Amino acid sequence: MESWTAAPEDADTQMSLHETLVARLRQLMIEGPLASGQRIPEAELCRRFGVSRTPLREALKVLAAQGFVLLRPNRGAIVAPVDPAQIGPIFELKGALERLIGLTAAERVTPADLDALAALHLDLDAAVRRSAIEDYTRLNYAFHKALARISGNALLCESYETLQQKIWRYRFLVNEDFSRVAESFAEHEQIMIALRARTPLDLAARLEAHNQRTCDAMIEAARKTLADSGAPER
Amino acid sequence: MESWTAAPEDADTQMSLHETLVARLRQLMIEGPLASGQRIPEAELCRRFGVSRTPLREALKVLAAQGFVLLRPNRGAIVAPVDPAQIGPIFELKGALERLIGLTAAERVTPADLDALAALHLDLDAAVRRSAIEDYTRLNYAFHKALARISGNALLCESYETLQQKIWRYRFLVNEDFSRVAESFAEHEQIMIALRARTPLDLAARLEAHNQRTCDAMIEAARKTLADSGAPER
DNA sequence: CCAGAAGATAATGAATACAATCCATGGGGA
DNA sequence: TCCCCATGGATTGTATTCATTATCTTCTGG
Repeated sequence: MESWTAAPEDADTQMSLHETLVARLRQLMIEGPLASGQRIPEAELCRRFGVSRTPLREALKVLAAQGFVLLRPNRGAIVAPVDPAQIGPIFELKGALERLIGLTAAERVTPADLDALAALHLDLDAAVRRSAIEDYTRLNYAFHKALARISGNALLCESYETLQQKIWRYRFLVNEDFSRVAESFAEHEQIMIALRARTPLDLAARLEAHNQRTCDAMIEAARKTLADSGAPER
Repeated sequence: MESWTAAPEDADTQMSLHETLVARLRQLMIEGPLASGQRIPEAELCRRFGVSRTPLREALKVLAAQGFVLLRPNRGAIVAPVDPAQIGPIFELKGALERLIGLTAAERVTPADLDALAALHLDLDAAVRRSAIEDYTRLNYAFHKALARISGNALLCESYETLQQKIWRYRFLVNEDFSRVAESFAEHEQIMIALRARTPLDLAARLEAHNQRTCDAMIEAARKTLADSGAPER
């Protein structure tokens, strides 16, 4: 709970105040403490972070531009509601990016990249064997982020990361889905093979399929979750 | 003309000051008055727009998040420099989106959509016959934007529009390229055919090819322009 | 004459103050 | 009793003020 006031890891670089606020607020929304649809009173956040309203509002504007908060004129900001109906469109777009990542990464990957990814892949394997879902999710995120980097397209990386962060907010819906983890790792094996073989079309297809299956699993999990609790959070 | 900056249907609604500033500043940077790399002194913009620094700074933060301006801590903001080396990556990403737009639009297009696009297509034809490059460019923008809408994926539309705006800042490099306009329109003919036929793969391929050719033309034009003027603007 | 440093000046970063808007509560009238 | 409207509190939007940083000028020493 005190993680509110503690900055994660930006001690060294001189970030302007509003920038750190952007990071911390986004973290709170992604990690959960700021629930979907919840109102965000400026005054309270100012007290929490010990800053004035000016940098806080600047941070909120940035987060609104990134789609994490909703600014309603004269009516304050709310955490952008997570709408299960948006899972499909988000993954649809991500699929297009995954394909491009596959096409380009297969051609531009270096041995060093392969080593780094292989290390992550091993960590993923260990997480699967330990049934450490939380670790797996985190490592999976890092794996795909690293893969995006290999594409060599900074803009693509940035867009991809933004999408991943959007999706991350829905992950609580599939937290308990153990079976998907094993399946997911099996797909990762194939992805690594395609990457080592440097076969663009194959890698792209596998990434797209991986994305599609993850999407299906998440939609199914959302359906179940929402079916259980008649009325979700308000 | 004003269809760029804001959704068409919220023209009258009360926009907060910072929101209008975002739109107007982006307009200035896209249209040209604010040149690439140029410093943006807050004071001057405040005088220009007749507002105080607070909403102006909020607008700059948003534009920085969108990649239109570069905020250097304690050193002011500059218009994000247009780097010819970025043309490739931008179009590469746009190609992925074009493909997705093609795949989905072909399946989800309605007769009404077709009528609206056909009207734009006719306008494009007229612009070609009049050799009205400026009109063609603008209509072309509207055409692809409308096509993106047909995909039914709001997130895709948004990402696509942001990319288009980034690219728009490079258009001065190809303003004088008449031949490409005729070629471009011919490609649009094929795009309309594929859309009417509702053939996803064909439409996607044609949109990707269209995108690739536009990219090549722009890179070539940039090469020429930069070769002519030894040292670009600073 | 040039290089480096110290101070002046102007710009940005942040905080506070003021104005406008919204929401809730309560009173008056039908 | 119920509905409408007015008024008060609270919250957001904007302007102004203070603090900090960078840049430019100028002066001094080599």
